[in-house]
Amino acid sequence: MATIKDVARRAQVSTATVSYVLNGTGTVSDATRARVLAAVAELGYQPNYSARALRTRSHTIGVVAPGIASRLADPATAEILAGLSEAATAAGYCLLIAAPTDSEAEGELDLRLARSGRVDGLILFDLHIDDERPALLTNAHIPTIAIGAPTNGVACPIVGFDLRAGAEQATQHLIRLGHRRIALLTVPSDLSISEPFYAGYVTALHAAGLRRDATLVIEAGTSEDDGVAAMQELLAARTPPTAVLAATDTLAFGAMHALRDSGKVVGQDVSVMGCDDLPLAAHTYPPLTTLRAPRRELGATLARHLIGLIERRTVPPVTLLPVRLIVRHSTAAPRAAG
Amino acid sequence: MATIKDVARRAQVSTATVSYVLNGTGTVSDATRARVLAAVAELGYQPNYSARALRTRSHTIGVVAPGIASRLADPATAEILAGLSEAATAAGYCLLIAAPTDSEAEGELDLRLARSGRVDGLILFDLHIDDERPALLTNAHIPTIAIGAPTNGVACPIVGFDLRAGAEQATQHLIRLGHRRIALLTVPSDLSISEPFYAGYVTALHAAGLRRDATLVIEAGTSEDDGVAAMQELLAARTPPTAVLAATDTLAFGAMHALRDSGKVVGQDVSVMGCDDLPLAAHTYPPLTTLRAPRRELGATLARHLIGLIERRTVPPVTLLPVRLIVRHSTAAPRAAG
DNA sequence: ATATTTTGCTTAACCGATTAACCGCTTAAA
DNA sequence: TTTAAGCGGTTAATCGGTTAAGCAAAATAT
Repeated sequence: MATIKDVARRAQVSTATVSYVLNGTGTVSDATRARVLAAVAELGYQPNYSARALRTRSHTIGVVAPGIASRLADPATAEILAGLSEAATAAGYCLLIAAPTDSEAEGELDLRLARSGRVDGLILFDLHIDDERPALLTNAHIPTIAIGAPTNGVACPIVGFDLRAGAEQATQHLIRLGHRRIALLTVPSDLSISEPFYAGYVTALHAAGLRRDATLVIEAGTSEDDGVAAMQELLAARTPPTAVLAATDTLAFGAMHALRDSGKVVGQDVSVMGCDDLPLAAHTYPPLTTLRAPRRELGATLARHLIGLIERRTVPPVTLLPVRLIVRHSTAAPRAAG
Repeated sequence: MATIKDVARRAQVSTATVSYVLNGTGTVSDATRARVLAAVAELGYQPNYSARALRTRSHTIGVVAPGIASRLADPATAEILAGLSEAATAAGYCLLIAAPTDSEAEGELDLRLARSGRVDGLILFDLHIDDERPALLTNAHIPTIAIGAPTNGVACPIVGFDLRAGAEQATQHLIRLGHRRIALLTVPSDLSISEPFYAGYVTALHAAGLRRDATLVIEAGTSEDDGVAAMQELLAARTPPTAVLAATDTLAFGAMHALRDSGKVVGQDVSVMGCDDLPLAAHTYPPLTTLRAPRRELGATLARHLIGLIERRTVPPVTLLPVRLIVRHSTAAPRAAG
């Protein structure tokens, strides 16, 4: 493989001049520049990445995600990665994916990748309440952006979806259809996105003069089975809800399953809403009314902000992307409208 | 950030000794080793990645996938990546994701990443018939593994699913249920996986003494809409099929949609099968009978083989992972049996 | 007792780029 | 006319590791 020395020799200049030409720095005459570029083309020269990174930066963005714990295998994550990868590449950065192992937890891996200079900054998925990673990394002066909701005093900038407004809009949609007993299926309360979703739900209820019924709010998990269990719990109550708002599409799929298994018709008997608009949401039976979260755009925004941080520009501490109501056929007026 | 020099100074040895201790090479006394390790711990020393990579290898595996063209956003891809990432990390490698742009096509980007030493080897997705990438990269002595089916004379090792056997098994399943008019929805014929799937279908038909009816074989695209269109075409025929085997779950979803839209009941009126077993396949209505492709395992195998190639071990030219029939409720005996 | 090998470590070259410092020459300013 | 500034390059230090070569002391073989 040709090195910068080979190019310099062929163009009859020093390696410094070659470097200046290739980086557009320094002052080089047109004639010399042409000779250098010709030599580069003739040799098919490609600057060595490691050598360059050793003196400058790695131009790499890190994502640490557990493969097994299904984070990486999640279709929603995939779309975020797609947006991230495109925006990063456009800015001259690449995306590095690493999986934590038994011997090296997520935070440690984050730290190692950054401190070894393998990445210039990190994107944090699955931000928890009291997550130690933002402070850990920010204290070590490692550029970091987290995906999630702004919980009190997170030590790094955050980009996420405006789930509060989204949940409010979704709840309003159900209220306008005539629903009064609207259940909420939330994700575990230690995930940062749990709180704003709940807040939006409550806001919409109050705005419509409805009171929150604690028995209608269920803290489910994140899997479809969790959605099934939560729905079964709701159905077992004396007065089951006429509508269910789930904090994720996956939970909504579970709820739909449970309803179908108990002989109810989703939409006609009980309305179900989700949040995410996964590709499959349009293809369930019936197609799911949900909130569309712009995941590609989230990825692109994450990339822009993180690169901004890396290149020492200021970035907003909190950026919330709007979600949009997508009405399909899993919601309808309650059967015995009353 | 502490460097190897700082560690050497603190442990009162040369940098070479520190390097030997950290890499387990050379001969170092226990006492010295202990001093070095203590210094490493006290300083929180982390070897610089770029410096190490400059002398050795990048220990990085590259994946070039277009974000927009949805490859990266595909849930099936996500699972392959998860397996890839885990196996790579376990072997001390990381995964680098880059997106081609308007100005740099996939093959060029592959080449640049490898020739600049940013990656040690590459995984090729979406292998086409007459794909130029395997030869391009292999001729440049770049370790490369492709995902797909073994087409004649591919220049690099291949790992994929045994779709031929899978399609045969799927077709047999439909035949055993009593179907005689079985349609096939294939992916575009320039994708390497198209041919073996077709071959398996034909083999099963012949083994059962059935003749292939060309009007029942439709070359669809890859999207769900393509599946819808293909199914509509089949339904418009004089004698529509009683069963449809789609080469991917996504096409099968489209077929199910088209059937529902035309008033048919999937399973009872027309059986539908897919291939992939996407997470959502279990959650459609009715749940889809399909072939389970072990995508995580594919990812892990890809990683192992590529790392083998990088570390100059021999790897098998073709590795096909078996797929497994998953019977759910989208297939049943034909209505008017016989 | 001497020769040979092994052990444990150091020295220094090297990987391939970037970049500060410098230098001779030309041109503009004082 | 003298001085300063600008141009177009070169030289060499540097980034932070790895590793071949070498060397003194200790262990083993003859």
